[in-house]
Amino acid sequence: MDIKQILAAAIKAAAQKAIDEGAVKGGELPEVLLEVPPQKEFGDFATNFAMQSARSLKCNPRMIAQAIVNNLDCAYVEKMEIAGPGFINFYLKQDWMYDMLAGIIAEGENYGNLVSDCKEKIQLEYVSANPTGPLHVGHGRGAAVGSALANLMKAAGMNVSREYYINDAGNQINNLAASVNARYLEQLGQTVEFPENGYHGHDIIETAERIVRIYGDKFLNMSEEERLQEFRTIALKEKLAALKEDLEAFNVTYDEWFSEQTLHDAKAIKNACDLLSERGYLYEEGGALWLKATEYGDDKDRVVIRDNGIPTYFAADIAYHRDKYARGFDRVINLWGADHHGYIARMKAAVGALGYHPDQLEVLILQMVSLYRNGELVKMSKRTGQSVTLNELIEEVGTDAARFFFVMRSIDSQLDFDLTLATEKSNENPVYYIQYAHARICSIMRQLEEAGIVVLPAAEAKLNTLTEASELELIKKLGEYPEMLAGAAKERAVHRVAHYVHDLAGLFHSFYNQCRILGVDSDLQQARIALVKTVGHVIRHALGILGVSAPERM
RNA sequence: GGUUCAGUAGCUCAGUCGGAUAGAGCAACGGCCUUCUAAGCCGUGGGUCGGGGGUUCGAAUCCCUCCUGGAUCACCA
Repeated sequence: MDIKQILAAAIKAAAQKAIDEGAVKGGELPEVLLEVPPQKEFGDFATNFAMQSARSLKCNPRMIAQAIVNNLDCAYVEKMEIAGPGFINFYLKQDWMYDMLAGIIAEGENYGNLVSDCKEKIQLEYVSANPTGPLHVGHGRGAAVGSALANLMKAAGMNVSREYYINDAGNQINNLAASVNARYLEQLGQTVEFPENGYHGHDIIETAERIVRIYGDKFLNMSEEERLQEFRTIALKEKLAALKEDLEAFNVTYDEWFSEQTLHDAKAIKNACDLLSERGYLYEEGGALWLKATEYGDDKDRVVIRDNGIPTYFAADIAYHRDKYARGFDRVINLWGADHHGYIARMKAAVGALGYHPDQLEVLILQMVSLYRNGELVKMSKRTGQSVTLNELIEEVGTDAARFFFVMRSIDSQLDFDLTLATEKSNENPVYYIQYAHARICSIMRQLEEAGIVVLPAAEAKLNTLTEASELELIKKLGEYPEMLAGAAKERAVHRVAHYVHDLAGLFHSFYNQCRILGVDSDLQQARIALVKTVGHVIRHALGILGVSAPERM
């Protein structure tokens, strides 16, 4: 029972009636779009339907608008006006807001959990950082956005599974083992040359220290090959555990941790290549096997098996994506950093060559994060180990603030994260503004209880006692929540949730300063309690999607 | 050079399907605590929507072109 649907149906019926009665010529009718006008003098809702249908009806927009106004029948409409080139402005009886709020209250804690007509089984993959070192700030943005997007799409009623792809095979793991090996030998007093592509991070030294502490010089007498194999296993296990721990501390969880190594073990890469070959998308040149990626619009063809017989990372990724679809996902969404954007075309080509539709792969590109400290750019580099880790960020600004900052902007925008500002001025952080609104609501509820005021069931509240402008604004904003969620989920735009809940908190603070709850007439008091409890629920729900806590006191 | 993201108030950014007078936070300035948390509220100022063309009843939004900044163009992962 959505007011926009009711109005839209009435408009369409009025237009049809006008056509049937010959007031305007017939033709295809466009979809009715209703919006909240920029100014309240233009009514509660407005539509450009008359302008949109002018072409197909071959008629002056204002004439169509007039015909609709003449024929429209809707109990909520108090009056209508035709404005400008053909807008129809609707002024509604105030009842519509009370009915809407009553509907929201009736949904209770379920408000904001939508039913979607999207039946797709969707997989969302995010972060998937190499298990070779700690997560840094850039991963943090991916983690916050990815997990929030999964929450958002679930709230919108979509079937989403969250996945982390563990790159536990390939050169970078050899480098990890070699790096640990070098640090291990250093610990035991040997002078060694650090591997060229090794990881210089302090975490590698710590890993080596732990190995010495637990195993002593046990690995010293082995062949280098054996020792590297041992360190490979130990380091991988440790790095993976650390990754999971860091992500959990950041409110990021997964349904599936998928190991690349299992693809190698199961010969999945060879099988995928065989399939591509059967389908005629592979050819040999210069001793290597190439995928005809250009047939699906990529700039050039891509190597899948090197001339030395070792598959490329891309080959493993092809097998991985084949596995995703084999597991029954209709749509696969990958959240990648901007540095991977050049990889999209070849991955889509691979999906096509495997026999799926390239559109079944949706790649979201997340722009880079630049970190500033004391006004200076902090360079992030795994090689030198100078990066600021996600853990350090959480320690400095907290999970709530960090997540909110990451999520409040469009993924298309680069993010300048000023650590100094975030720590020094954390009180001015927008996340506190929202959390404060929630804490205030909880505080009111506590004081009502202390004062011995019985809170009646919200369904019994006389909502039409809510007549202050700030109350009506709040009700309208609450009503927009489901539509906002559905739109944000469809567009994969988590930042809209952040903006919405910030706006809602602002309207609440304004209300709070204008309207009291303690010490007012009982009917009004109960109605305001019902309103405020609903606001609290929506703030909690929206912050939950963003992975930000909603404290009961601050 | 190709691909791609961005360019909107002093700063950081929203702006949904092309709609009416362009939005918020921060910063600046002026008010509001004896009443539910002042981490708050109310008010004021601030704009060549990067430039130029085009499409149309109407463009920050769509098309073309140019300028500026970031990312990326491997038999690395």
